[in-house]
Amino acid sequence: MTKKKVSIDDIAKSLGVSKTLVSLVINSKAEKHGISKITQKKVWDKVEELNYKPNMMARSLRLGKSNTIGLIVSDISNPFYSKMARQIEDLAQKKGYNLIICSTDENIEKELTLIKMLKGRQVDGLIISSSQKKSEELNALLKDNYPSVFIDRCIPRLKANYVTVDNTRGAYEAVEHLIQQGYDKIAAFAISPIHVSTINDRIQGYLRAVKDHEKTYNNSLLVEIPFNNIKASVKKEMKKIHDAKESVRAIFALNNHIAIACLEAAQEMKIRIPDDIALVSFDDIDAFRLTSPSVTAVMQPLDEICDHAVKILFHEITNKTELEKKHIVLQTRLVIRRSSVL
Amino acid sequence: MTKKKVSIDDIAKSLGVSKTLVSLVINSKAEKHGISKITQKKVWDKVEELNYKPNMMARSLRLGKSNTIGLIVSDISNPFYSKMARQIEDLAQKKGYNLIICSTDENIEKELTLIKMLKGRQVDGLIISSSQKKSEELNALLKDNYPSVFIDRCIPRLKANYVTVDNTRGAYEAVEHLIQQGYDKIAAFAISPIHVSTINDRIQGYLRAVKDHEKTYNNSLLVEIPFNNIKASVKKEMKKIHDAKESVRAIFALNNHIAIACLEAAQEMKIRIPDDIALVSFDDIDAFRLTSPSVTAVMQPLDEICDHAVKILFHEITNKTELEKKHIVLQTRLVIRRSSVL
DNA sequence: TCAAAATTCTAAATCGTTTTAGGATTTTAT
DNA sequence: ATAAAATCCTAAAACGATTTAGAATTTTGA
Repeated sequence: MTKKKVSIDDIAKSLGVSKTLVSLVINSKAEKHGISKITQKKVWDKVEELNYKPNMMARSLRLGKSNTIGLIVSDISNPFYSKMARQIEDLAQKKGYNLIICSTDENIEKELTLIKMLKGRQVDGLIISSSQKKSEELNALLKDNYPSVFIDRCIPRLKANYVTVDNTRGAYEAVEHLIQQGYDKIAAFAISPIHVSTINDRIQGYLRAVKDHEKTYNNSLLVEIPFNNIKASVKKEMKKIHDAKESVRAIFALNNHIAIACLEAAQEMKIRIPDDIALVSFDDIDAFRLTSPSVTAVMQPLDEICDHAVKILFHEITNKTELEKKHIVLQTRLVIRRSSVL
Repeated sequence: MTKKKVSIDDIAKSLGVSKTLVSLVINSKAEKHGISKITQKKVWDKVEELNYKPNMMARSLRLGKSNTIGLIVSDISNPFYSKMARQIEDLAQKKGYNLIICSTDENIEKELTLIKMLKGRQVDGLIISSSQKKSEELNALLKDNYPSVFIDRCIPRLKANYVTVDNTRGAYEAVEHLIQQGYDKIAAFAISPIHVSTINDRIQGYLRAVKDHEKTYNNSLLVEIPFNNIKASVKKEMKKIHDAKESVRAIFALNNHIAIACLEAAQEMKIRIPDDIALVSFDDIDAFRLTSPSVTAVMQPLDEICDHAVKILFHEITNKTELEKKHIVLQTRLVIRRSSVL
């Protein structure tokens, strides 16, 4: 910046009044303090003239709040999280808050570093989709009752606010749908790390559905796809299934990345979905509407998730006393896009 | 927060030294100022013990820089921009910067308000995909040589740093591709507001390609789809084309939203792409790989765009003197996904 | 032995706000 | 006329860091 910024002092000096006066006027506390209308106008005119904009850093320092909230997710370019970010952005905006967005790449250490960094930046609250396995470090970082809401995923033994969906039930319904379509052996493609609560719960849902309906199950039906090599692994697994000419004719993809990889692999190997192999995905994303035939998916109520998360967060931010932790569990909805035919 | 935060003063007091000393140690300026190793260790130990983290607001105020950059786009949930955001986030992270992301919804006023807000927050620089029609307000806002880079779109008569792609040529190649496939009458679906430079340039490219190859053209071939009613409008236009049984058998969608709407409409109306109507899109997004048959699209070199933008921005941030404005124009690449058949 | 040099540390100003605790001055009431 | 009340305004501290300019002490050198 070449030009010197104009401060409250400049306004005060050039008007021959105190900065207290200027501050009061600017913050609409003039009436309360009996500042005359005439002086008020003078201040506003000068503010206009010099194009004064308060320095939010200084204000934040003084007030001890930054009007910023931090959003930590595994990858902001994942449509599930970018949609979420947008929703949260809008809600925060309404309250005069801005969003600092950070991606962790599922890296536990990076996540912890980011939380520390955001705390150092004095963000007023945190919304986190965490990849942690244990709760120790998080507990240590948040023990000072730092306003925070955990979203999407649960961490074992972490006492915190949560907004999640009923992953077990969502998965159950998805698998049940396949069963009702007549599929018997259903493969589940989980993404590693499977310690993540969402994935684990979905696996439970899958297992329960298979068991309840007395469908065959063996270990080879549940495969774990490594996070860093999704595409190749999925292709390999699909090929296995396709070549085996076994009765496995349906795949339950445990998140959108896996489902996308399935679609790609199918395309490359000329496997027709759902004619050759049926596919149901957890997480609904725009692309699944567009693929033809489009993909049936478990939809998470994104707007509701964000509403709750933001509401809880702001409640904590405003009431600085220790509040009881909340855990909101929302229901998913199975979006059936095409009745799969055997 | 229940607990009082620990400040540099707490460290100093509990150690019986000055805060200058503590500050110097913490900022690795101890050697330069001849602080003894013993004292340094004492400071670090106490920092550890009290779990001291510097208050970045205070530091920023003093230093006059926030280590934050603002990213303004029309909608962060648009995959084009969320991918971009992720890329910029990573590059910024490496330099110790964080990202505040804001969506404008193509709203001119909102964009200006956001810029003011971000300046008030003392962000060190701005990366903007702007929706402005005129340059006046932007010029006023940035006249103090505020570090900024305009990305994706150009604003008439705005003297600023730009990183864009050659939209005209990209569009030309896309349309040429359709022509080479044997299509004669090619419709172009533009999204309003068409004053946006990207859209306008793409229209020029379309027109030139049609003209160069002496294909028929009339006004009805270029249709403007209103931003706030994409889906219905696209459906209507596609129906027109389909019903008319005219020779219009190809659509050039001028951005990803339009292309997505085309796919949806086609699906609903059982129009086969590309057998009934061929489709080429500007902007390549993941979904286009997955649709079957997948969609040919003009790909923008996202990584390169971000690299340049961030590089230019940091150059401006570090060299506070008035620098010559740069305009980087990158080339697009036509990703041919399936040879359209007549 | 004593001034100069080296070593190790610190007081205070500063960044730009908000807020507390009152200080002047004028008006009102008796 | 004067105390009380009302009106309008301000000085200074505080938020938590960095940095300038120099102070206090010890060491060195002749």
